[in-house]
Amino acid sequence: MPELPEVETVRRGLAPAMEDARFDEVFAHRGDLRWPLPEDFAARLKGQTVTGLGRRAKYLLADLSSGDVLLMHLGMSGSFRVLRDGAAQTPGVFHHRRSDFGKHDHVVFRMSSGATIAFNDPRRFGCMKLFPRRAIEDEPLLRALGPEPLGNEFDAGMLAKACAGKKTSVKAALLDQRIVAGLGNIYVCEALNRSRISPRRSAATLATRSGAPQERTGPLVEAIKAVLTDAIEAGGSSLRDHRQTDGELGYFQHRFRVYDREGKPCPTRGCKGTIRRIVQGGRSTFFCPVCQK
DNA sequence: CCGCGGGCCTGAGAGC
DNA sequence: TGCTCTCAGGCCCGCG
Repeated sequence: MPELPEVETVRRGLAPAMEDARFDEVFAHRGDLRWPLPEDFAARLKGQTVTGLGRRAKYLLADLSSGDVLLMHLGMSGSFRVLRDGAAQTPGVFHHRRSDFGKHDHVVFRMSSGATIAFNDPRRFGCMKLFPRRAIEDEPLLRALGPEPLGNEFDAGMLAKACAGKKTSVKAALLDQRIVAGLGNIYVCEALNRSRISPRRSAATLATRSGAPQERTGPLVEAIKAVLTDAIEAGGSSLRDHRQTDGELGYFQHRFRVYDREGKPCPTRGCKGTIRRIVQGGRSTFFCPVCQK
């Protein structure tokens, strides 16, 4: 499910419930996520205060008073729900009953802020991990990530350099988290349509300049930043699983130009093309063969 | 080193 | 009220 805008939406929803709050109770109903939760997962969290909740690419990172970092990833189908006091149980003393939660609520935090936070993930491609803050540079899940697409480091020159000599398609290059970290299938398709670049073009041809330097990576970078910013503002895209932490749907799916719109007209001004679906690297790509070159 | 396909899981929806 | 097949927002790993 979640690409950068959805994860950022989740972060913003979790922050008021988690930041400066303590883990009073931690329930690991199922530990067999993408990687098994450590045996001492609950013990290492309990009593710790969250000093900050950040995001790196599609990872949520909670800094703890113990010096540990709690890393959380939503995989394809993960979501977090924040329940305020009394929403799921008798007000006052908290009695944790498994029946208060759904089948796929694998991890539940009871915070000193009065919030109960449930991590739900039907497919269990998500994960949680604890490691010491001082070892963050060595964390294998984070080590190879490219720049944040909304950061200053991600610009036309940087992208051109990263694409130079790449034999793969632009589509695959943008999905490669080592080149830029946070895009997924939806927003790559959307950004390519916005910048009128064909997903089938080889990445190397983006770097090759026929005129001004970064003639193509410039508009592409701008399109990526714009679509991510717009999607965050809309609370992300709700297709199947994504919800904001209060249960509300995101609504960026209503503004898709190409994603899951095969056969519909291309929205590019003056373009009479029809959106096509092709498969690249085993995944659907939606684009307009008329205006995307 | 690089690029590709398989695999990890469950559930929704289409088609029969 | 079924059953079977395809597909899904991610990403690690092993292969050639």
